[in-house]
Amino acid sequence: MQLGELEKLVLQHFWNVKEADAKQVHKALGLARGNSLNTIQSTLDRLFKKELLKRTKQGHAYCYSARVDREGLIAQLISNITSDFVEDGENSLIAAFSSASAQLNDEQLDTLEKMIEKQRQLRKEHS
Amino acid sequence: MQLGELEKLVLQHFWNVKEADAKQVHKALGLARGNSLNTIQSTLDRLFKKELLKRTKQGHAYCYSARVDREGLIAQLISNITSDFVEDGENSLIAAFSSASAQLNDEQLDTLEKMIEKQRQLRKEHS
DNA sequence: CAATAAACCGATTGCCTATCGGTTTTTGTT
DNA sequence: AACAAAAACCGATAGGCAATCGGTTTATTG
Repeated sequence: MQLGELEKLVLQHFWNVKEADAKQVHKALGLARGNSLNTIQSTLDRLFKKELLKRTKQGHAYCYSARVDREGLIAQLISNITSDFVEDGENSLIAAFSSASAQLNDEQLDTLEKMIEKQRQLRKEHS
Repeated sequence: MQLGELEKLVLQHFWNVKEADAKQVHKALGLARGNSLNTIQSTLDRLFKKELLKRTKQGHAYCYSARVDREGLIAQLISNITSDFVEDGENSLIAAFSSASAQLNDEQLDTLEKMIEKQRQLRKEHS
C-alpha cells in the first residue's frame, strides 16, 4: 500500500485529534498547503478505502477518525514492504525485525533489548 | 524508494548468484515471465541507479551484482517507509522497531529477544 | 574494418496520488 | 412539501514511476 505525502499528513493529524470532518481537516492542514476542500475530501476517502480511517455520518458530514494507531500502521507498512523478502509469511514483522537486526551495532542491540523490557513492563501494568 | 515486482525478483536473484549479466538474468528469470532482454536490461539499469546493484564492464557486457544484502535492503526499506512517522531521524530503524514492538504479543517478544541473543552470538564468533 | 552484441534512447502503457470543478444527494428550515 | 446550504460523489486531468520494447548508437572482437 502506497501512501502519498498528503495522506501521511492527514494520518498524523488524526493521531493528534481523535476525530474531525473534512472541513476541519481542511482548516487544519489544507489551507496552509493551498488545498481545496475537495482535495482533502478525496484524500480522506482514499484513506477510508484503505481502511486507515473510519467514518460515521455525523449530522450532514462524515466524521473521520483513525482506524489504526501509529504503531499499528508502522507495523503494517513494515510487513507490507518486507513480506516479499522474508520467509514466514505468517509473521513477516518478526522476520523483518530479525533481518534488520543484522544492521544494528552492539549498542543498538542493547537499546532494542531495553525496549522489549519496557514493552513487557507496560503490559504488566495494564493487566 | 519504490520497488516493482520485477525489480524485487531480480534483487532476490542476485542474493543467490553473486553476479550475472543481462543475458544471464534474462535466461534465469525473464524467459519464464516472457520478458524481453531489453526489459531485463532496463530493470537492471534502474536498480543500478537506485544503488541496489553495482556493475562493471566485463568484456562487452555489464556484469551486475548485489550492492546491498537482503538484511541491508530490509533495514533500508523499513527506514524509508517509516521515517515520516517516527522521531529520531538519526535512527528511524530503531524507532520503527520500538513502535512496531507494540504490536507483538508476549511470545513474539520472547522470539525477538532470542534473535537479539543470536545476533550477539554471531558477532562473538566472527571476532 | 565488418559483424555482432550490448548499451542507450525514447515512446507507450498502466497504476496510483493529487488535484478540482461540477453535479447530485442530503439535511435542516420555513 | 419546497428550498437553500452543505456535503458527498463523479469524472477528468496532471504527474510520477515501474514495466515494457523497438530501434539506433556504440563498442568489441575476430
